Amino acid sequence: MTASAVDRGTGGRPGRPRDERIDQQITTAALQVLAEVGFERFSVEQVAAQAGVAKTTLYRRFPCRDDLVVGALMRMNDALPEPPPPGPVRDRLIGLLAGIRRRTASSVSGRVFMRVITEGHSQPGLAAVIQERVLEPRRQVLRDVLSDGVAAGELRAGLDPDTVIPVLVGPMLYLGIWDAMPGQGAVTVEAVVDAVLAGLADPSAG
Amino acid sequence: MTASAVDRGTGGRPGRPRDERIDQQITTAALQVLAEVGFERFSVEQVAAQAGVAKTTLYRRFPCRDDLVVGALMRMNDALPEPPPPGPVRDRLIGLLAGIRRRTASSVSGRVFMRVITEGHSQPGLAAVIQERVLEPRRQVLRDVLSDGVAAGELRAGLDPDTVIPVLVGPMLYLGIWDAMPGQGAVTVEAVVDAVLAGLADPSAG
DNA sequence: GACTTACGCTACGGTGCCGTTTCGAAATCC
DNA sequence: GGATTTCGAAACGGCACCGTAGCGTAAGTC
Repeated sequence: MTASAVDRGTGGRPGRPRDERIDQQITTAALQVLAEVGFERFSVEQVAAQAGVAKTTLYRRFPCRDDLVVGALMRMNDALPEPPPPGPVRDRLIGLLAGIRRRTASSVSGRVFMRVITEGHSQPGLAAVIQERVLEPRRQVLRDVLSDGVAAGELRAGLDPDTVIPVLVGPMLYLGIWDAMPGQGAVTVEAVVDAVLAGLADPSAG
Repeated sequence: MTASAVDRGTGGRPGRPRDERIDQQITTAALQVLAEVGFERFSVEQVAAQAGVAKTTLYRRFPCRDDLVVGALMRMNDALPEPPPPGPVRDRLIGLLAGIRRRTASSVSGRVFMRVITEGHSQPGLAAVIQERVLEPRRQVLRDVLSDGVAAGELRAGLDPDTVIPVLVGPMLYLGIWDAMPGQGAVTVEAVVDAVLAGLADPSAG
């Protein structure tokens, strides 16, 4: 684990100490820029301008552009997943997926995530950071809801979470994509959850 | 509908006629570059180099960078969806979705599509082109398979295609995302289709 | 106070790209 | 053959960006 930012501790060093608020201004601005313009057009100068900070100050913490990107992603912990309150599995799933759907399109971390999906192939390390710090916590919450549902007898006993998670989260991504595009009448999260719960097969058939 | 390329017909004009093979070389190279580096880093010079064409020749057909992008997308019709052969709905869905899953990751148009999703928000017109020329034909094939399944009594009578399509295609996008990222054991298309057909709810529950 | 470091400002060399221009050679119609 | 257009090659001005350096000032430690 290489530290992205240049650590300088606070161990009684001589000289003027670094302003910690500036650290936060930089990473916050970097995430905003990342969400706005994406990886490729991400520029150090734009981050510095948006943070109201001189480029020199920025380069003292992050030696190069990529380190700034990684450092910003490492601090992307603002949107922690909220566990849904107890209740019927249907309600819990709708609440959880609606949150995912909403955040994917509107929140900074959601848009950054979408950027990483398609633009982050060149540097796989960034995708790994996103996966660890953003995706895995949410997957765990969903897994808990599913196992609770199985324990309550509301869901099939043999459910495989690794299969169910794509079935539930995938449609949210799909719908999120069309939000930004014209046309395509809105499909509600409720309709998706009900369709997945009930299944497509005709129950009266073989 | 404004023509992206500068039309110049073939109506007995004086002078040397344009080489039509060069038109194709340019658009092919443009799509490759689009798939490789994405929208933002898409550069006219790289397209010219990859096509083996002088920049002058390129600018004679497409007056500016954006026109070149649109013109390339307009000619993106190489990967037409193949309708699955008759058979059980399960097999037809698996064949269709497996094709989507494979092409999304490997084909040029699939990767271009993923680029448009996240980077194309700035120019909504590009997303519209993709939607019309790539997505809608595939949606129609899927709709046909679903209605055939309903007619054959294999699927529920009241299925709403607008709800079912996200439920089926969404997981393919989700799985395609993780292909490019490390870890995450493979989930098969068959498992997803079976899960969606059967539904998550415990059939013995109220 | 002496020293060290942080910060803002400005400027620089280098690079890559856009869109244009110029030049010479080739292809086609009259 | 003459006019016209196309193509390749090369170069240009302009712009945005990267990463670095110099300078003056602020904020700490000894």
